[in-house]
Amino acid sequence: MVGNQTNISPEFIQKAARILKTLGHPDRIKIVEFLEDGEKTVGQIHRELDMQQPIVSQHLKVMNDRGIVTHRQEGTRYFYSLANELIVNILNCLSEFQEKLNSGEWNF
Amino acid sequence: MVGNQTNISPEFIQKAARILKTLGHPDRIKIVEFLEDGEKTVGQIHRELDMQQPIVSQHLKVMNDRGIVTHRQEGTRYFYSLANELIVNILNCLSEFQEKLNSGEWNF
DNA sequence: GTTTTATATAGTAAAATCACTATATTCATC
DNA sequence: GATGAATATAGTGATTTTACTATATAAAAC
Repeated sequence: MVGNQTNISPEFIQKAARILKTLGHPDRIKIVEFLEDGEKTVGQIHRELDMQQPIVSQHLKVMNDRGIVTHRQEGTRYFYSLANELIVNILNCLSEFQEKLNSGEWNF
Repeated sequence: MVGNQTNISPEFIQKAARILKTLGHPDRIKIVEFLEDGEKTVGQIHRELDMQQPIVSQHLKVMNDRGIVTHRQEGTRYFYSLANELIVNILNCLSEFQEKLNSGEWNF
């Protein structure tokens, strides 16, 4: 058992970077967090998160292209949901981090 | 126990986004992964990861400004190390993800 | 078939990031 | 104090993001 534990493969680093970079936007974090609750329509996100509709569609398109969300269409409505649980894991990491921040254990 | 589990605070979302976005670069992921092994000088990163020295310094500066790494100086050498374990957690999330990718459980 | 509703797409200017080259700074050594 | 090594900083085009406005599309309702 020599070397480090994570040891991410070179090919994967490209994909990982893309995912992290994509998640690195406040609106998109909010959307992903909202989607943890279950699938939502564009309109729900637009109204409940108070973002302009084209912005929401744009973010969803980017996240869809990069495998973060998927969607199904029903009539004129598009239901978006998280594509996999990796995303939730990352947010959970951040939540943990927030707790440590709040408790004063770390500071930024 | 109503609502979702993570529930990240609005103020924190800005910081989280910044961290994720900063980590969302292949070179920086490589550097962070390398630093998991312990503190390294700029020259070590430069040579062992085969990146140009100013590029390395630039990435380290950005990550330093955003609380991802810290450094100490010893003579003309600068030793950089990870600022906290959140970063490792996130990489571990990605490693897990990679395994699921490799096993064919998910696809991107 | 006209109007509404829901969503996507196009276009665009401003801002941020990126990769690279050149140079400055700082410490150590002779 | 001159030289070399290690690292930081400056400057710069090219590319990517971002936020926004306007418009297109497609299904629903009347």
